[in-house]
Amino acid sequence: MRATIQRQIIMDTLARLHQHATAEEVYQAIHAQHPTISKATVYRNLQAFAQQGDLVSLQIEGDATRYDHRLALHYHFVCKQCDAIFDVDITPVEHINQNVQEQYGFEVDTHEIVFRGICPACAANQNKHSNT
Amino acid sequence: MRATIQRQIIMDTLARLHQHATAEEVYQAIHAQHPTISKATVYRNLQAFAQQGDLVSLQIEGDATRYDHRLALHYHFVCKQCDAIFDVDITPVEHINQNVQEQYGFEVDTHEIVFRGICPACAANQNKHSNT
DNA sequence: ATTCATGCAAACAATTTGCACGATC
DNA sequence: GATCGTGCAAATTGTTTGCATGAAT
Repeated sequence: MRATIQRQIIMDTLARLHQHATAEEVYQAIHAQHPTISKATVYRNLQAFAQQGDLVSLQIEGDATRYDHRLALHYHFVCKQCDAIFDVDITPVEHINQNVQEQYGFEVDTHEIVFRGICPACAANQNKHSNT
Repeated sequence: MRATIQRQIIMDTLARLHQHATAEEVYQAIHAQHPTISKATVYRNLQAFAQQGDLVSLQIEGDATRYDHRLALHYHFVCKQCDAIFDVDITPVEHINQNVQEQYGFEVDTHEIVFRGICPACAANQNKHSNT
């Protein structure tokens, strides 16, 4: 993999952007500063980085693929109301990889966990509206 | 929600089909028997069912949304090689919902876990090919 | 010099939507 | 009979691809 300016910029931008950005968001942010960098390059490279493990791709919402530059094992929480995605840093339950491996014979490399529910902000809003 | 023949057929078909079918697959299966049922109806209703909790939607692979009619809490394993999706029935780790709730203040309803690795069939293949 | 990456625009795939008509309550 | 659901085709959205040119090794 060659070291191109584009790749550098893409990585920098994702890190600078709020986490869990979509390819489109990364492209827009880049485009503002570097109008010549194409969308195809952004898509291609985010994907390539993810494949190499330099980035993690997430398909948690219904919409677009999101990219996360935090490589350390962590989980995610998605608010059913506002669709916001939050990082969840609880103690990893790595032992379950082992469980699955033993029970099914799969070679388990990784696991991802997505929690769903209501975030504090939305919970507060609901209460406010239901007060009569 | 009204009881239409289409909805009945969609539910029946998903149950009959191998699990984790895409909307397109459900549509194709239905179309063979009932050519007048439209793709839009299949998409609309799978989505509606998922929203009501009569079905679970999965965004695990890069491609299309998949639907699962098994409502009991279970997890999934995706083979990195062949992209097949397997059900994983290990003891649910429900207590982690509690952990996240306490640590972050989220109201946690559910969690999903996706394991990734190599399935036995693909593992066997790799060994075969690397034997020299 | 060779090989790989980029930019552009066109192609694709999955999904959604507007609207007139038909079915369910 | 009023309302909600369906079918159709067209519109969107997210993403990928072919190809000629430019950049990195």
